[in-house]
Amino acid sequence: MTTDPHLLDDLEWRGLVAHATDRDALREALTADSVRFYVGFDPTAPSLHMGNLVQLLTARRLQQAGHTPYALVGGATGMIGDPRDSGERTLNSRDTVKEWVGRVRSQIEPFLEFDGPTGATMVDNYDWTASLSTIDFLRDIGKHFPVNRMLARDVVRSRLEAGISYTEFSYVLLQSMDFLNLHRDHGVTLQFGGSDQWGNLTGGVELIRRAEGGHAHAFATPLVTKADGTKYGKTEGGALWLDPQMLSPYAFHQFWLNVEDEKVGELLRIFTFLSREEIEELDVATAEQPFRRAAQKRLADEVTTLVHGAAETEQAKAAAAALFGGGELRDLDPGTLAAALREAGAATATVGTPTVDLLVASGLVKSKGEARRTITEGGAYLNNERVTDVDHVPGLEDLLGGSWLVLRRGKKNLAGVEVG
RNA sequence: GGCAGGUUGUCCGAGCGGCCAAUGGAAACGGACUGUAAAUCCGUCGACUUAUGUCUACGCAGGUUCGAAUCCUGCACCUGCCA
Repeated sequence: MTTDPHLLDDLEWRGLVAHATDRDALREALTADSVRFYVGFDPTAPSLHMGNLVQLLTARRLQQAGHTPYALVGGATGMIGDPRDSGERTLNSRDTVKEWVGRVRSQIEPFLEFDGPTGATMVDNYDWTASLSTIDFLRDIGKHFPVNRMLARDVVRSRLEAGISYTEFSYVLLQSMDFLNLHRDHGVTLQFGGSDQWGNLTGGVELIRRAEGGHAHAFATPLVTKADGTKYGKTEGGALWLDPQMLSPYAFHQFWLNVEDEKVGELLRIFTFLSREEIEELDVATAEQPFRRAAQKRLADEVTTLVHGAAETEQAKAAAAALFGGGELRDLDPGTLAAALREAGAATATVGTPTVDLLVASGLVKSKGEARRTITEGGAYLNNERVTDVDHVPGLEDLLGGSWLVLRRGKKNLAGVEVG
């Protein structure tokens, strides 16, 4: 088996290595032989999101470089939940976790190759924790974890004032045990994860050393943030989900298209498989002709294709071109328009419904009051024309292609309404 | 276990019997300017209605009062000090 000797250099160039255990040892391990590595995904939601995508793509990079992936879904850890600064989590029911495990699993699969000499293996930590007795757990695992060290961890320390349950406090033991088990049973010697997982990653490395004198590696990918340091997805209506039911490919594509100039280079490195040369050319393009947004366009196309496929990407682009194209909406082919609006999100209504209610029905605003306010502020558009009258009611002559209305709030929020 | 303080809108944080849907900041949203960017400036920012109206909200449940986020009682949770 040949492994790519430049893997770590490439990962570092892409900014994917925020922390790592002994880099020289890691480099040596990755060049010497095909390494079995693992990355875990906890089912804390019905879909994976942008943060998980970093891990999925990183796993793919490693596999392409000749290493063997173990993708872990946290059927057990998902029942517990890792501690976070915002406070104690609400436990999800067994059934919920079970369902989410299935969803997460099928979202992971397309990103890895399951056949061949470095074929991936899917594992679920519920398999080795479900039957574990408390006494065994405390003797075999717990004994290796000094509480004073656990208390020193940032997440734990930040929670000491507000309170943290024993359950969440113990999370690190479970994840560390996963690494130990995969190390013992499958010869896995590397784990990576998001930088918020750093404590859990090193916990596993240390457990392997303490429990059996083994040597393992770990590295953490950076937390992807906006230019101002805040989290992505935290804003407009939720996370950047990978599930097309939860976030349309159109909206997904739009997200990447709207990325700030400052960030686009960084995101191209993390989220695409473009070569160093291609990315550096795009960096130059952004610096010299920012208004063309060549980098953003390429980023949106690449990432949407990775997640949703080429066909969906084309549809998203066609929809955006139709709606943002600047051309007359009336000149559009009705079929194209209808497809674009369905892609952007469409509601149905009956003839004679006031614009205010249409805005609410389309989901562009949350209440009638807000709809009126938006109109008063000059932020509401019907078929690309500003609506100024709060009592406006669209007539038959406003229908495009016989049954469609294009509503817009502000510059970028579009929705279609099919009138019937 | 005892004593003291706290719990306000998405978040932080004022208010301490009527003038409070509740000061201020942040976030968010809209407009101007742009490149479907950032920054900046202006505006909006509980719901229903569009009237000088109604309802819901200041930890939870009661009470005092013409009237309470503001006072009283009980409960829950949090913080600090003492055991």
